[in-house]
Amino acid sequence: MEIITLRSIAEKLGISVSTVSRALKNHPDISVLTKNRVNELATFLEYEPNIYAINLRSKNHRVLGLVVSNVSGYFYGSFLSAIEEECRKEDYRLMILQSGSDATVESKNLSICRQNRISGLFACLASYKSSMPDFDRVIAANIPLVFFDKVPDGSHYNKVCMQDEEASAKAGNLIIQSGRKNILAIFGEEYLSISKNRSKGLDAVIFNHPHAALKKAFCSTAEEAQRVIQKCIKEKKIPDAVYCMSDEILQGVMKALQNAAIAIPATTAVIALSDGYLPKVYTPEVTYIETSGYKLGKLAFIRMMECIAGDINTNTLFVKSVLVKGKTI
Amino acid sequence: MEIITLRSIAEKLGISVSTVSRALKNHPDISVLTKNRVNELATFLEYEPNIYAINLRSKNHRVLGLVVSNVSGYFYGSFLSAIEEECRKEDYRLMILQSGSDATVESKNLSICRQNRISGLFACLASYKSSMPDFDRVIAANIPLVFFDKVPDGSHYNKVCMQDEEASAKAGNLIIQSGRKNILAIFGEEYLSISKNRSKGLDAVIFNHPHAALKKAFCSTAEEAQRVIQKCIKEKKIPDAVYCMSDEILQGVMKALQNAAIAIPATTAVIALSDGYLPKVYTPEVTYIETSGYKLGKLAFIRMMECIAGDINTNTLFVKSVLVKGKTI
DNA sequence: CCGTAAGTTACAATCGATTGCGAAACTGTT
DNA sequence: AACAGTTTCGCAATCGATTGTAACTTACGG
Repeated sequence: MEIITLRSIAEKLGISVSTVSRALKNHPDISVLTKNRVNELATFLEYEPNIYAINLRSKNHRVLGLVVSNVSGYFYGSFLSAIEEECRKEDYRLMILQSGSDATVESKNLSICRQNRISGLFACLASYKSSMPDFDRVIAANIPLVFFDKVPDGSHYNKVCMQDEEASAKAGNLIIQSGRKNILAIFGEEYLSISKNRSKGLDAVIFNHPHAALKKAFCSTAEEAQRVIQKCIKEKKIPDAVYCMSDEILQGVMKALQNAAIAIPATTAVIALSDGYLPKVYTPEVTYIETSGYKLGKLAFIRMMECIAGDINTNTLFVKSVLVKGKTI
Repeated sequence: MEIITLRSIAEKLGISVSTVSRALKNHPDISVLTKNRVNELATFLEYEPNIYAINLRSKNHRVLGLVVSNVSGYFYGSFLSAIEEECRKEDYRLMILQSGSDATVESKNLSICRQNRISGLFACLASYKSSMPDFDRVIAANIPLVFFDKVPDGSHYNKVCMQDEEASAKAGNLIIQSGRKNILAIFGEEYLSISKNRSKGLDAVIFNHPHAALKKAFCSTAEEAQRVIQKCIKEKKIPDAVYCMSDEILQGVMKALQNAAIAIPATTAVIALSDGYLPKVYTPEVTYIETSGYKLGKLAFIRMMECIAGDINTNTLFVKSVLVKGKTI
């Protein structure tokens, strides 16, 4: 099929390309008669402007980038969902680049972002191996950069995060209020600042209640978490409350508890930090502190618009967490 | 920061733009000396070619589109994952457009695809309201189109699908072999061809075993599926086997069964068609027929490459399904 | 000393949309 | 009829990379 361009329309009508362009943009210089003729033909031929030609001229390409390890999870999925909604409203395109927790791929993805001259970038560190110079290069190219969820240290970056300490503290308070005393808390990998923060928030609460004992474990997979619980059961040191930092950990914990037919919450209470999908899958439904990817996305987008509008400061914004009551505590 | 272009490099070196271009492309016309000077400066200045300028000339933009309702689920996530891997290998970009099951948004997304002159499109119907003329317009624009998962009827489209009938039949056979006789099968929305096919596959098996009774229900949400089971329980007509066409349905079914403390599989067996994440969450782990989004993605990509290479036929390809044994039957 | 060939590099057009500026064409007034 | 003023439209340049072709330089043989 012939590709329709301004020129092909102009030739068919026997007028110049510039007249066609102005007619389509409803420019006052063009007579109503000409405008009608142009618009009719353009509609008939299903003219679509060549976006590459437009972008070549204009500089502001209205494309935002999203660099993330994997969007297939529920948390990133809902973050993505929020960003998408806003992009549609504000007429931005979104370019999603997954790095699969591979720092090399991440680096290449950042290069693609620069090549595409994107208007802004949302990013989440792929791993502790992530190369900050690559991100700095994005900033040097005048591309606003907003980190979310897994964010780097340092105050010279824009970040949007969950109120990790506060969320963990909420969970801790709930456990204390329920009268539980032998608490097991399972976190993700220890080096992650998210693990540190969540751990800190829990510490702060338990510290004020010396009659409660807190044991900690750090796991990177559901299986590890499962083994931690299995070990407790074997040693007959079953905690009366388990705190799970993430969905993955929750999955391992529930598997172990349910396999051992431990009554929830009668024997052991369970509380998690989660975006909300997995807790509702279980019976009984798990009580959780909501870490909403959706809200985080909305916040990140707002910050991005500020940056694009010219705000050159860097700061860190937080999303508050909400307790969602289930039946496991 | 100044944006580096071929011209700015050329001016700095006092040579022409075309020489710089050829030097960077290692063209034999350019002397080694010049090549070295150009390459050094380009590297130093971190030159990145303007992709819009390249695409404006070249026609083949090496961008593939993915139009889907939502990538946040596990199935589409793993489909996406497969496509992404291949894109990276073959040096294609991927443009993901989510329509959130909204036909209007889907239509707009297809328009964006045409505007961006993508090299090919993977699509999955958003709903029964999906506008086929919009898709036909993509085809008319010479853009190869490969449908997956939720595909339209008709032989004039390229499609990659699960072997739905066969997968369902496998599940049916397993139920029969286990000696269960009161079977409840819950499918998705009735108008979907995927529901029809899966239903057909099950019928074929049960038909050969007249001593087994098959009841069917069609649900569009987990809650509906849950209510179906609850109603059975209320009426004391608890099936001894439940077939679940999808993860959503499985979720509702499990919630109802576990809430009522019905022994699985002692009283009621459960079998599902799933990509595999959710079945493993439950205790006991659910037996399922694997409908791998990952494999589907790989197959779709292969077909896409054929189309881009010039194959103008349309056909339907299938991915075989695999039984993954859990403990619910 | 000039012509030829090989080796280098520059010019200019191209892709498609946009836009400042200038040039027609037309209206109306004296 | 002449001129000012207005409406309508076209020319040409621009964005950045690519590439066919022309042009230039150098070396060397006759």
